[in-house]
Amino acid sequence: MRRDVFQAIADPTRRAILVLIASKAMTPNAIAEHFDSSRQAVSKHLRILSECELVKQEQQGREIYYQLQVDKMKQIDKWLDQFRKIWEGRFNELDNVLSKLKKE
Amino acid sequence: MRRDVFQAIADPTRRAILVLIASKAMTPNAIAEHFDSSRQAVSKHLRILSECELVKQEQQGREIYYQLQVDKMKQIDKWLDQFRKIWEGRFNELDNVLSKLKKE
DNA sequence: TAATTGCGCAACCAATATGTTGCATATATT
DNA sequence: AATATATGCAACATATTGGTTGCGCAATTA
Repeated sequence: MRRDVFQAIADPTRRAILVLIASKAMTPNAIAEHFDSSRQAVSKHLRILSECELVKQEQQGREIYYQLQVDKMKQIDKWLDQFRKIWEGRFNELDNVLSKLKKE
Repeated sequence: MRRDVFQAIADPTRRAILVLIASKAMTPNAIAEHFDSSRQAVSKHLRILSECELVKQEQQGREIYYQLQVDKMKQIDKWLDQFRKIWEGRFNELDNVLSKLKKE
């Protein structure tokens, strides 16, 4: 299974989950209440988010709280950086970033 | 077919194409040479990128040059912004962004 | 201790994605 | 005009996805 951050945020439900738990940690049941999907479907999404370290779990009794783990999000930010330089018109820096591709 | 920017950048080949044509416009054949995939496979990726306006085409004789269209990339950047505020520790601004979710 | 609750996991299913092959069309070359 | 080249498009095969149902386990409650 493909499991990287880009693939993780491709799904709209997963993006919504990330936004939802950004403010506070939530259990799968609580999260599922915000969507049309079943708990199991949400649980699957959480597993994927967990596997690419966008969320972390914390067991509390029989409940498991899922919490946003923001750090891996920087990976997307970093990838975006090269394009950000284009739309900001900072072409000099772009040249550095893409220097490997400039051999023609 | 699902066609939004997030889904477009989920595929590693498509991300590579975007980086590749960032420095200069290229034809499908030229792009395909950089990958293991066939020209047709690349062509399909280009169509998807085209449909979410991440690339634009320019016909030149019988060749079609594909060029990066960076603007839609800002959509990702904007989505990322709410999380950027978290990792930058700017929680006040986060509160504004996520204010709808703070009713509990 | 028995029933209930919260959860993950495996099996299965339908829809979708990605890739291939073959073909049609338009332009360029001979 | 005939051939070669660049490309898109449709049909098809296979893998992956997102979802469901059913089960088992651990913790809570009665």
